[in-house]
Amino acid sequence: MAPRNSSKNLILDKAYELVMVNGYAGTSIDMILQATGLTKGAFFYHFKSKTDLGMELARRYVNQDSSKFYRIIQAVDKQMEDPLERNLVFIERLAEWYEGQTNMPGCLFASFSYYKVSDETALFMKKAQRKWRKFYSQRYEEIMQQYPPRIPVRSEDLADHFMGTVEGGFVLSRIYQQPEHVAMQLRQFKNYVQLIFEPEAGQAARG
Amino acid sequence: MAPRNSSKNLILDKAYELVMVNGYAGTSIDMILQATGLTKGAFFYHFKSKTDLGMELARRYVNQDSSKFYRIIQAVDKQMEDPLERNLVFIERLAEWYEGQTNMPGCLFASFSYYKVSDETALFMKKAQRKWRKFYSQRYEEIMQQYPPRIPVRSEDLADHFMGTVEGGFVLSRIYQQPEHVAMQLRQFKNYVQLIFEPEAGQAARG
DNA sequence: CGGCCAACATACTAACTAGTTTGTTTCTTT
DNA sequence: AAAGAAACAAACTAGTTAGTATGTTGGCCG
Repeated sequence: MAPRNSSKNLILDKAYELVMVNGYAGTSIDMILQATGLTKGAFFYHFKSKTDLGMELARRYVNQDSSKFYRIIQAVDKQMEDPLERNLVFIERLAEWYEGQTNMPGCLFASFSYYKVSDETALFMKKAQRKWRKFYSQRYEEIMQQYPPRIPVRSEDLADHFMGTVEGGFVLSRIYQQPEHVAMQLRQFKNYVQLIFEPEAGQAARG
Repeated sequence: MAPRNSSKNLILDKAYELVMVNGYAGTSIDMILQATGLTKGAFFYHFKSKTDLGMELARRYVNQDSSKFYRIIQAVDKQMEDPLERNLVFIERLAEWYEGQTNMPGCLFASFSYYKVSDETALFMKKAQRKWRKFYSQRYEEIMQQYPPRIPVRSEDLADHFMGTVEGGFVLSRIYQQPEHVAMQLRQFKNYVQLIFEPEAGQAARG
């Protein structure tokens, strides 16, 4: 791994920012170099091609993005034991985190999914997504063992629906040009989880 | 409006297909011309610029895409009266429609949202999205008047969450490279609507 | 039948694209 | 101190990009 704030990481940082605004195809190498103050020689010393940059962006995104989510999860896990409460608080904390963000939210994978990336990158993304699904579905398995769901649901579908909700929130935020939609979408999903698992959910309103 | 199967519509058709695969920036005019068999003269006779093409693609997408959704809604509305049943069957029909599709699903607006489109196109998309939200939220207003929701929800948020779920389904489908995820996501949202509004929802499992 | 215009085709241009080649600096290692 | 390699800079290239300028065709209309 290159040392922190090396030229390579600088390129990756700026490239990521630019890609999140202009898309991968809409971001030229020259644009990245102008943003970093480097030249062609530096870029092609660290990356053998632009496709290679795309691949490394995806790789880094998995690490940094996962770590962000995991940090919230670990912080919540320390504070409470109950798997359902853990999940609900995690969703809430995540929503609050996105509310605190100023710049337009988005997902590199989603951006890449609307562009024809290399087969290698596409496969990498698919596998990473499957890994995330596995992680979250295990958490919902735990919940289901302790709390009988009101309706028949599969843990994998809940995991996918969680990630899909976040992705949908990103897209809505970008179309509406209002970042707060991610948090809104997350709270709808939180409602869904509560209605499925919480024993007392929605009982007050029904008298 | 240009007559059906005119050169202009042919360009729009092929351009749409290409953009859904390669993205807007990843789709050159030459690629479109090769797909249509036309030449530069034809393209710039009908479109004053590539940006203009983007704008017209967005315009046409609103019409064709809305009409697809509206057709399903109207068909369902003819068959039943109850607003909740209408909504649930609509979601199911939509899921079934996406299940019948072979090519990778996606949304032009989502694709554009991950690219820096012109201010005009961005504004147009925002307004169109707001219009859709208004339409769906009115439908949920109707439901709420007849069926007291189990939890406090706003009709606008439900409308957004519906569209967000579809958008999320598109992204997941593209990352997993499996079109069926759109239908899966839609059925999760259907569950959510049922749990909120259906009086008998989730009662069987609880005994 | 002559003119006119919509609907293209052909050939061009200037700028930009990813990528290469070669040269330079600085550090390390022996 | 010599040698090499890591980390770049500068200049170049071949292909592609959006866009233009000009030429051609067929059909309609008075």
